[in-house]
Amino acid sequence: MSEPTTEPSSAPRKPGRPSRPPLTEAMIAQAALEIIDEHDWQSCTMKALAQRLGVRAPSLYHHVAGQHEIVDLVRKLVVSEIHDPAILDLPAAEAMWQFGIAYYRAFAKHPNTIQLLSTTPIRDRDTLQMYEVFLQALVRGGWDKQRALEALLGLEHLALGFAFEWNAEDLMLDPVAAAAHGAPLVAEITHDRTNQNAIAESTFRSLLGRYIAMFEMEAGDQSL
Amino acid sequence: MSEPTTEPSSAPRKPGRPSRPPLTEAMIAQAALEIIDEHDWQSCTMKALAQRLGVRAPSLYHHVAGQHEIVDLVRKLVVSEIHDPAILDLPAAEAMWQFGIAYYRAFAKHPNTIQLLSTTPIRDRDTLQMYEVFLQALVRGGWDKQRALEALLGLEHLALGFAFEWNAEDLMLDPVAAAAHGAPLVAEITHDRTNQNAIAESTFRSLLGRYIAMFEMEAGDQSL
DNA sequence: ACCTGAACACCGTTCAAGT
DNA sequence: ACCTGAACACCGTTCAAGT
Repeated sequence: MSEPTTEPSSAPRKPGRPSRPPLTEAMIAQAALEIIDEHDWQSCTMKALAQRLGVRAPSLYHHVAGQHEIVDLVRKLVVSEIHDPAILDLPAAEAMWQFGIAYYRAFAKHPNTIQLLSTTPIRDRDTLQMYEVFLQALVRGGWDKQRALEALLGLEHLALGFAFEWNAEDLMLDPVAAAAHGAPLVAEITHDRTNQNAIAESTFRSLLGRYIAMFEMEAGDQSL
Repeated sequence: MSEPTTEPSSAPRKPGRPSRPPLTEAMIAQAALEIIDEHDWQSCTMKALAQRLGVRAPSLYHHVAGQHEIVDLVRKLVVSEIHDPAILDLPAAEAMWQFGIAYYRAFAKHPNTIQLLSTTPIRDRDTLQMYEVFLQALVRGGWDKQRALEALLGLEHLALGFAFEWNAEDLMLDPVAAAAHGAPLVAEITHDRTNQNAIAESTFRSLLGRYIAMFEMEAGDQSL
């Protein structure tokens, strides 16, 4: 139950060196993401977060303004796995593909963050920059601006939906509940999803390809 | 600040009749949805809910087991606006269309419920029945079962994404924040979204049509 | 049967006090 | 400068007590 990290009382070895390294934003962000990955956002309380860092809850307020800033830090970490400025110079369809795959992979790797990040306003520079680059790649390719935004939003939610449904711990559809409430087909289909995570990405890739083609056709009809 | 509903002290008119009708599940569900629509899920505390019903918080536990049951009740209300058993007898593509439009409209009408309902496990009979009917409509049309589930999940998140982005109070992308963080294109595009809610549905309809066509093509390739 | 006040454990957050 | 204990307001929930 107790954490294996350094406790101040037991080991006074190397007297000049502090037993616990000073807290940083990066350490807090990392610990928060770990807790969310291992459990969920609800479990990432200020107390739990502080405990993992070998500190008391009020200490955290010396490094972050409040819990909302922790949300931003976690988002920054996940976005860092997605954002690649190089897509700016790619053709629109190629940029959508690269971004879509990276987006899916990041959230398939951290499915428990979806609940938090997909419903929280975006305030941090890194994430806004990522969106800026994506939109500019499409606009450079001759896309209508509003259409570019629609493509982005649809793409995001498509990726999030699949990443969440196939990887999150608490599945939305539970075969047991389905069977108990007269939904046998739901129960049957959801039952053998256990080892299907492997094929989840290939399914998403297929869908993503179609999705991009669909927008390219529309662009051909309207803005060119 | 105080509510206009009946308070026990002021009006003893009609002595035999109780001033406040007895609480029911339906009344609680209705009040909860109203609070979420007017504010958000965070504001729907047991105290606020009780106050709207002219009662104290602990009284609610006489009618519901806990807050999780209130989630189920709200979901039931929203689902009642979507579910139409008649789609069972429609061709697959037609069923997807009908369901998709109804799904989008219900959540565009109650965008603040998305955050709550899209991240909470489904336990209630009504919702499971709705899924059962949808999946059976597709399977009757010759679709592969797993493919039917994928179509459902993708459709849901596509609809939710658009309903949320175009109608929710707290937008994910704020033009002010974007401009402040060096994302001018994001700022520009998100700036004139105010009166674009009207065209949101037509955009979704266009996307939905393409989405269905995409799945029909895949079905033609693989399962027929 | 239904509602209530009081109480409990648990949140996020503040702050004066320590080193 | 950084961390702490104590305190505050606010959650959801329980329960003995009222009618």
